[in-house]
Amino acid sequence: MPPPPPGTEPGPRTASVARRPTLKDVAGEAGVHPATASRALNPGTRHLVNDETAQRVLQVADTLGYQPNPIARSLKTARSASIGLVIPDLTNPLFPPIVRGIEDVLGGVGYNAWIVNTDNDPARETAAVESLRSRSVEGFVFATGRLHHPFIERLAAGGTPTVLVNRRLAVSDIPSVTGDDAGGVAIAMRHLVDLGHRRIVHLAGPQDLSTGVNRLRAFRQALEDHGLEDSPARLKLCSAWAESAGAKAVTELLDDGVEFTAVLAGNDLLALGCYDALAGRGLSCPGDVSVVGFNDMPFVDKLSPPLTTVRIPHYELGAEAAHLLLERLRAPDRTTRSILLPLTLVDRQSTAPPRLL
Amino acid sequence: MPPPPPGTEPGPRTASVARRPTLKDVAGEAGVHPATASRALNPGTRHLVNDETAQRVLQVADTLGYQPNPIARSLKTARSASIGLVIPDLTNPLFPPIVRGIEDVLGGVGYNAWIVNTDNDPARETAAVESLRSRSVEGFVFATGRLHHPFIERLAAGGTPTVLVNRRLAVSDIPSVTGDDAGGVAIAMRHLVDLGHRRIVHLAGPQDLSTGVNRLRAFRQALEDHGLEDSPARLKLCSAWAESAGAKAVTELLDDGVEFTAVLAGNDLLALGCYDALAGRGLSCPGDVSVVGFNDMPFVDKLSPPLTTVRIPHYELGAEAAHLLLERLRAPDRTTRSILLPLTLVDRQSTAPPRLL
DNA sequence: CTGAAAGCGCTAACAC
DNA sequence: GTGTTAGCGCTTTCAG
Repeated sequence: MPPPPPGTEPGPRTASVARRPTLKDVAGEAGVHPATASRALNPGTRHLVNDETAQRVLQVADTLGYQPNPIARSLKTARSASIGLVIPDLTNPLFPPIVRGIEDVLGGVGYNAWIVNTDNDPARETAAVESLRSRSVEGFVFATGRLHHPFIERLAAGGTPTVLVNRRLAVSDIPSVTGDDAGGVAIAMRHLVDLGHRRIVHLAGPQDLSTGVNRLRAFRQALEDHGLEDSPARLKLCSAWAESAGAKAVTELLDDGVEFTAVLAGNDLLALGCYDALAGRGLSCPGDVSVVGFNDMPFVDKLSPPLTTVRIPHYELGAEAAHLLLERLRAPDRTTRSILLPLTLVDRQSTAPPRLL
Repeated sequence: MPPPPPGTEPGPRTASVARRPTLKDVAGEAGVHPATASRALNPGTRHLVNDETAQRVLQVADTLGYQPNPIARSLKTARSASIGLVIPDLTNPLFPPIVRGIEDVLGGVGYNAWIVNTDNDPARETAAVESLRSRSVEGFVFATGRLHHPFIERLAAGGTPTVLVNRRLAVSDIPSVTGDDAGGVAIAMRHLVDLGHRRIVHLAGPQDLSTGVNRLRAFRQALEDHGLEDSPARLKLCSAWAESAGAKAVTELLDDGVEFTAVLAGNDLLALGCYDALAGRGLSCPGDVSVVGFNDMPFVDKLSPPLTTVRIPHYELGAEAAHLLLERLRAPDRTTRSILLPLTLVDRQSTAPPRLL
């Protein structure tokens, strides 16, 4: 049965008019004490009450359209069936699927997520978390992790159930769900090497983020594995995951006369900037240079050429993070663990002509 | 001063250890009654208390790091300084900027937004709204409006402060903030006509949404204004704002031998599908057909050719919606009004060769 | 101007 | 099994 239409209820049979029915109303109508009604309504305590009485209470609650008041419940229990979800920037297409994954899992067990946007501002982050804690959220999922992040470290150390998603901290005892960046870089590099590339450039992302350092480290490892020279000139550190940073890096490479036939971009936005810079110099892609990105953002299949990229299962990242947090809420003392999800190469240029070196 | 680091407070001088200080703690420390402390802490009632005492209370609250408990406050006042924000699909890049606009404005006056994703599912919507109402949100912003939407109509009619953003309802007494679709279509059509187009097709969006019908109506109006024939063949109704729907529509047009040199797509996703279908038939763009979209989604400037589109100021839409709702919360009886924000053409093909008809 | 007392709606000891 | 009581932390009458 759908909940009663808001604002237009004819009113329960009790005296009051348009007020939402309270537990006391239900109890009164069912002829029991509010405490009994509470026990009957609560699945966890229902066994404490006579089966018949319980049924009657449920029945009355249903006809009255009773909905427990979560505020009152929170005040009493200091729990809220909700968690905080801290996102650096919702307009980055990376994050909405993570949010969806988290919400879907939480929703399945009656939990909600408070979503907050920090805009990458630590002050906003601390303020938001403080505000959420005062609302008795039971735990947090952070998508804002930095390698060194004292605030989250303290929060977790203080016993607040905390899970990281997409990005990890350097201290590793906080559970996290991330993509297997090392594995992703490995398949991307193998792809490039298989195409014949020997001079591959890496546009590395911010080195205060686990994604940035892990992909860079894996890039170096891959160079070694494939017997390629690890030339400092073929590495560009980008200070932000932004198109402009990618464009700047590639422009500098070209200006410096660095020779390369392929680019492993730390993510798709850097790859986009790379496209821009190459086009700006009249270089064709993949004719002159092959580019591989990271994330498989929406619409990168519409670029010309379509961007080959390493797909990260963001929805699943979120779903797993939610599971991890729920598990932690149920069994706070279980040892923590982190989850690495496999990445896959989305090859959109497999029909491209072999590289001319 | 930053809030005390979570979980590691040395503890206030009162007996308790890691507990958050309560109003009673502050009152005790300041040597006043909790009620007085409450009055002093609350800007609205501060004038009721002696200036010195008030200062002392504020001082103590500060050193103790006191943060009022919003749950207790909500239980007492049935207010929450928060509103519900109902989004059909957060992964649609349209909506995150709206969310940001709303949050920025609300945050400025101490309000929060609960964001819920309905996934376009009415059942999820009613459930989410019910849940938010029970959390005492003070009002709602809906981005899920449909022309006929009994649920929202009842909610608003029942007195719940409600604002629509991006999409309106047919009943117009619910305040809304939307883009000026008619104006947007007019400039888009003028653009196409100025390029020399006479046979222009419209891919119309869902006709249960205000955006869909308004753009279609404006398209017809523009045909009339420019003295162009309003041929039913040059109109395609798409049942969803989706790439696939746009592709299907254009494919059908081509199959049916409909002659056209330009397409006004109801939004960018339909335009994307249009690109696909044209490419699939070996037609070049803008060589053979010009396309104009709607929204200026991220990265449509990266398509080839870059998509000319009507930009909707989504962030501002959100910001205005928040203002409207806040105004409504403050003065519930003021007459409602709706806001139309101007749209602008983002011409990315102005250098394109003139059309060969 | 301040204190006392009540109560928002619910749950958890503790009786019976 | 069920009722009684108390209280989560706050605001708001009502006295004084």
